[in-house]
Amino acid sequence: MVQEPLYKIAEKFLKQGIEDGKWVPGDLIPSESQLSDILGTSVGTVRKAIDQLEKQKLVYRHQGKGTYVSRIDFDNSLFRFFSYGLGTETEETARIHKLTPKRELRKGSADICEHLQVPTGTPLVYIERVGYDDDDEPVLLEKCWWRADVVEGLEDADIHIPDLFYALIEEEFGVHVVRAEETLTAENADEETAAILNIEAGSALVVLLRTTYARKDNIIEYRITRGRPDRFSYKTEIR
Amino acid sequence: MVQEPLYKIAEKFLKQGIEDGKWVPGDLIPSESQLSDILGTSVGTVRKAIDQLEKQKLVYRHQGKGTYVSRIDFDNSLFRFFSYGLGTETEETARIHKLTPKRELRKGSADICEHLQVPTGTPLVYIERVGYDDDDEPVLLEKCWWRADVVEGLEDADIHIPDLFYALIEEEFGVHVVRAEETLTAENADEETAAILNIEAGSALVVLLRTTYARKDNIIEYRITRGRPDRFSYKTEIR
DNA sequence: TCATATAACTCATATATATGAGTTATATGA
DNA sequence: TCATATAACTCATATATATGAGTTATATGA
Repeated sequence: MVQEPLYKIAEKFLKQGIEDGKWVPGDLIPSESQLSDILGTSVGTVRKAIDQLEKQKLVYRHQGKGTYVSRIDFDNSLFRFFSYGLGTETEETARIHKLTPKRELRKGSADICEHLQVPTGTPLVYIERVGYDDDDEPVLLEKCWWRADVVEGLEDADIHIPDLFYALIEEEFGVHVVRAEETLTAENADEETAAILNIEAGSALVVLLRTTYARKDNIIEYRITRGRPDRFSYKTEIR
Repeated sequence: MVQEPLYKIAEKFLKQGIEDGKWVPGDLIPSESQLSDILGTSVGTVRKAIDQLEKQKLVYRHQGKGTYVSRIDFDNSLFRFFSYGLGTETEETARIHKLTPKRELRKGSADICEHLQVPTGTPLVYIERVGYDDDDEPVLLEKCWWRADVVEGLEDADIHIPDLFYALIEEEFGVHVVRAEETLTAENADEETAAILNIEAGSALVVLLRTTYARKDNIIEYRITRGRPDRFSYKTEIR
C-alpha cells in the first residue's frame, strides 16, 4: 500500500477541525507556520493542503491576515441564479423585496416532518413570504418550516425578518447553516397560489425545494418556493 | 504598478493556445519542463499555472503521460442532473433511450434563427427526438436545430444518431463543441407535446433550453428539451 | 497623550532540488 | 522474431529557501 500523501493528511486534519466545529465559519485557522509545527511538515505541504481546501471553497485566504473558514454561499443557490426576463438580451438578476404575511407556531404535517426528519406533529415555526418585483407585482411565494426547538421565538412578530434570513438565525440563535440541498422542478399552480401570484390556476410554476442543514447533518429548515416562470429561470454554462 | 505574477503569464499563454486551437480538446500540451524552457520560468511556476487551469477544468493531468486539454463535460448539463423519482429516497439518474421520429432540412424561423445568430430562413437541420424510460413511457421531447452548413448531410436517415450526439459531430464533421449555455424553466404543455408525452394538455413541464458553441463563439445548435416534472428535477447542493 | 515608525506576524510569489511512480520507446539477447 | 530489461520521458510529492506585500501590535519620541 502506498503511504497517503502528507498534504492529504494535513487536509483531513483541517477538514476534521472544521467538521467538529473547532473552527466555525468566519474563524481564522492557525497560520501556515503554526500548522507546519503542529503537523510536523514543511510550510509548503501545509500550503498545498490549504490550496485544496480553498479549491473546495471550505476556506478563503486574506493576504496578511490569514486563512478563514468559509461561510455557506447562498449566491450559489438555484434561487439566486433565477433571472428576470427569460430569453431577452438584458437579463438581470431579479431584485425582489419580500413581505411576511404569515408566521406562526404549528404542529408539522407528516409530509413536512418527513423532510425535516422529525416525528409527525413536532412543533414548527411556519413562515410564509411573498416576493414582489420593482413594479410591486407578486412574483413568488415562499413557505418555510423551521424546527421550533432550534429557533425558539422566531414566530414572534417583533423579530424583523430580513431578506437574507440566515445571518439573523446565526446571530439570534447561534446556529450555523453549513449546507443546503436544493431541487428545482415544475408544477401547476393551485387556486390559492394562483390567487396570491395573480396568475391563472393551472399555470406552470417553477418550484424550488430546499433542505437546510446545520452541523452534524441536522436539518433545521424545509422550504418551498414557487415562482412565475416568465420571471424566473435558472441559467448555467457547460465547459 | 505591480508586475503580473509569472504563473499568471504562463496560465494566459496556455489559455491562449487552447483558445486559438493550437491544442484542441483531447490533445497533449507540452510537458512541464518543455513549458518551463519555452516560458523561461521554473517548473514550479509552470506547475502552478497548470494547477490553475486544472482547477478551471480546462485541462486534466495523467501521471506519466502528461497534461491534456479537457473536452466539454456534458455530465454537468442541467439535463444530466435530471433525476428519476422526485423526492423519493432511491433517486437515480434516469436512464433514457431516445428515438428520432423526425429529421429534415428546413429553413429556420425568425425565432430559432435569432437564437442561432443567423439570418431568418438560413438552412437548418431539424431533429426531433423522444426519450423513453425503462418502461417505454415517453418522458421527454427534444427539438434540435443545427446550422446546415456546419453538419452537412446530418439530415440523411442513414447516419445513425447515438444517444450522445456530440462525439458524432466531432468525428463526422470535425467540429469541436467547446461550451454550451443552458436555461431551465417551466411551461404548460401544448396539445401536440402533451399528446406525444401522454399527459394532459396544460400540464406543467420542465423546459431546458440549450445553445451550443464551437470555437470562436460560433453557435452551431439550438435545442429545446421538454420533460415531465414528475420524472425530472434538477438537484444541487450549496456549501 | 498620541501620532508615527518599526517589528512581527500574516499569505503570495518564485526558484532549486530531490525522490518516486506511471508510461512509452528503445536496446538487448535468446 | 519477439519477449524483456532498461532508459527516458511524463507528473506527484516534498522540502528548503528567499523576497515581497498586507496587517497589526508595540515601541518611540515629541
